[in-house]
Amino acid sequence: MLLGYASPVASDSYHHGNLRTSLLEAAVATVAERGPQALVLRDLARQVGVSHNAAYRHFADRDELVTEVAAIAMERLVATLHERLERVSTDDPVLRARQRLAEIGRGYVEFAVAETGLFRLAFASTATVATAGTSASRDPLALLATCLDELVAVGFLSPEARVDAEATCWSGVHGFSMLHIDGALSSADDAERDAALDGLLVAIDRSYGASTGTPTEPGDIVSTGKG
Amino acid sequence: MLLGYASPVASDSYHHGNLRTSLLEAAVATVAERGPQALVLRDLARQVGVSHNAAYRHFADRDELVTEVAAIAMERLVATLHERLERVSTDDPVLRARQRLAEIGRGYVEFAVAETGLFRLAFASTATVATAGTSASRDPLALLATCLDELVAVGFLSPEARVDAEATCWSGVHGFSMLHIDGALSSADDAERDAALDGLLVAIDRSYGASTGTPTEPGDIVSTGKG
DNA sequence: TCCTCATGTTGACACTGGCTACTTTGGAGG
DNA sequence: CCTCCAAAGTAGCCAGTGTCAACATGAGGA
Repeated sequence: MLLGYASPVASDSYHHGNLRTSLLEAAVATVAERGPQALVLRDLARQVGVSHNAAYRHFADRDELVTEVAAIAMERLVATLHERLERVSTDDPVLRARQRLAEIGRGYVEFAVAETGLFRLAFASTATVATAGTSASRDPLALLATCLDELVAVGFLSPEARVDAEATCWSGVHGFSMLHIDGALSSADDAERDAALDGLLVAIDRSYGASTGTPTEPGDIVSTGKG
Repeated sequence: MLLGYASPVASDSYHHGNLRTSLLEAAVATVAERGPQALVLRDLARQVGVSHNAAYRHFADRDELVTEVAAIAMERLVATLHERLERVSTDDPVLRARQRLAEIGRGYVEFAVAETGLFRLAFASTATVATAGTSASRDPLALLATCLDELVAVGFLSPEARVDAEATCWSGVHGFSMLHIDGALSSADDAERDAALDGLLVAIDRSYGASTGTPTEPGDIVSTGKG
């Protein structure tokens, strides 16, 4: 789907005609279902119905394929974040900025929970990803920065508190995601998780409001994009 | 060190006499240096100077050993947190409670950065750890809960905000740790990291103060246990 | 029509790493 | 002193997995 192709030529002839894309698709599916460590070249070949090591005509080695899959994973994360951002419909500029920050957080956690394998891969070795998908890998951070800038622009977040806000917000939702997919808090059901996430987002909102002395109410933020 | 043993008997005879403990020690060292995936039975045996598979006299399989190492890792984390908590010397009850929460956060990140491998293992598969080291694995959470209860008791944190506070605080420091050891934010040097961590802790402190309308200053928290 | 070469196939190699049999050693109890 | 058995050793199986080398195929251009 996200790879944007349509089975172009011969599909069962000697020459697959679309192997590279098919391999990536199978890889994405595998990672999504069984995690990054399940990414085995021979398995991919089997899934696509091709001999083992046919992949070597399209990827120098396993790493190259993994890197590309990681880039795709990052793209999907960014896409999820964008979708969430567009759900905010309020006109009030302050409320809008606050809700957009909350939505980006919900999108992040939503992706982590729904696409655990891809999420893990995307952050497994940023060294690798950063080398290849430089622009894509920084997009989540850029998106977050935009939201935070908006909060400053509307006077909700103070410039001093703005300084470390990226790290703070990102840490919050990233840690929340990891603890919920990796154990520790993974015993929570969906409702508990959503409630706890609201708690986190409200805490951040309250903190940033307090940085400029702006009073906040949980209801300002938790009623929006539910579901 | 933490294993609390002292090479008891013969050390180079046919019977090692201390293999189990030695293996665990080597395993901890290996994980600390090269990460959880470097935990290979044959390597451990080599390090200890014993034949491969001698380990099977003391551990049913690899998983059992890994689980025990994970438990040790968790113990060390808890020990680090305790050390940090005891650094707080203020008498003012409110300030004390606030600083204790901040210190527990610093301890968490300190451990993650200093003992990256052990930190990863401790949280790699809590399912495994939770089965064996039930009490130990919950200690970090219990410690955090105690600090938060103190904050409520002294009137700094509101009971409503207390509800999801464990998840919020833990998420913050856990995510901060992961992003710094795993890439994404790992390019930051020590000074940058410390500054960003202060930013996170101040944000949490400000949020919780705001929950009861208590004004806060960054200086209340950032001057304490530096280093 | 025929050649070429990108694309796939077959087969094997190297290596890792968990695990199993079976054997050997030597400390401790009788 | 002798015997037993926990503890360690030796040897090797086996499955998985990345990778290389040599060969096969067939679509498209000359």
